[in-house]
Amino acid sequence: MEDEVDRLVAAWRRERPDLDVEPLEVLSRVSRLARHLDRARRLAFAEHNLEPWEFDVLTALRRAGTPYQLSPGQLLTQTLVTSGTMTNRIDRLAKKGLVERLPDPSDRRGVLVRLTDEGRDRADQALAGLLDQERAILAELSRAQRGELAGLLRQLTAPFDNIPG
Amino acid sequence: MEDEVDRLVAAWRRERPDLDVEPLEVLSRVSRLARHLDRARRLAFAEHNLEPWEFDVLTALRRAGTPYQLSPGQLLTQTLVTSGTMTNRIDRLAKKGLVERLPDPSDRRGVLVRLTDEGRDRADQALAGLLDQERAILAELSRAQRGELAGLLRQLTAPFDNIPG
DNA sequence: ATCAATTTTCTTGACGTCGAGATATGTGGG
DNA sequence: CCCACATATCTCGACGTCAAGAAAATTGAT
Repeated sequence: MEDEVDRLVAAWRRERPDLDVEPLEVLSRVSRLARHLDRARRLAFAEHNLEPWEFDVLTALRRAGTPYQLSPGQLLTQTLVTSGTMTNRIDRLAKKGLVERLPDPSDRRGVLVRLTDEGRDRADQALAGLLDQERAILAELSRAQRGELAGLLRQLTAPFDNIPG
Repeated sequence: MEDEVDRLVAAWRRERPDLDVEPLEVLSRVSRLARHLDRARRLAFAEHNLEPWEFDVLTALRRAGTPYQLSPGQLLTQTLVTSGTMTNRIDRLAKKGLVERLPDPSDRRGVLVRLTDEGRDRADQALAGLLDQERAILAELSRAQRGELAGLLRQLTAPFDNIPG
């Protein structure tokens, strides 16, 4: 089955036959697939009245385990957004009653963000919904193919994740 | 080599041992890699004084071939943005002299966006730079692995690209 | 011809993010 | 002690995107 990147690559080969556009075969597919996934995620979360950014913050706290609390700084590094953005997100989540701000007992500059019971439940429900949807998307591939794909992708992500970048 | 998704999956398995989180092994890597690629692209384009969104529009026109012109509607479907966004982008590119708006001779509602000579040169230079950078990222993989990865990704993107989504 | 439905592009207002800087607290050398 | 520097979080203004809808032209059925 042909996809949009096949058409894109064919167009470049026609217009710029002097260039080697093979890298696009992999990386343009990664970018486009991510874009499609964003839209699909937005739909899946809408059933739980959550925005993708809310899910990202709530699940970061959920993964931390009891007592489900992290500093804003830790949330920054996990979600790859800037501090201004995170302040705004915490404000809105707190207003919805999904998280609460607590003073950090060991550092008076600091704050701890803790998941409320409702926040934890919402995160758990949304995760289950997301996984169902992702399974449907991945049904195109056999289990062995999924494993292979995960391994190849890991080789590309590891340098970004391990070198300070 | 371990990556951030390995850590993320391990955390979920600890916190939610009841859930099958295998889908994340593939799709979280796709999303995270796309995010890293966005940052890398931004850096590569900065050397040519282009923003990623400018590149997207200019190269869509470039790929169309002479006379390098498309309607705003055609640009929408290629770049996956909304019409308000595209109007804004065309305005700014026109102000920079990289594209120009022409009336569509066959439909008086319509407009054609045409690449200027400078726009074409800038697009060509930026593409060469992008490909260099992408080749460096993909150097982690052998040619055979890149082909395999491209094929597996195509199976996932094809349904999105071919079913009206 | 006429009119409703469709298509194409642009306008507008709300929203979320970023980046730079402000404020407050903590840390270590002299 | 004191001061410079580092760290943690928040504030604020600019910017790009989106969604909804307005304006203008085309199409097709009657």
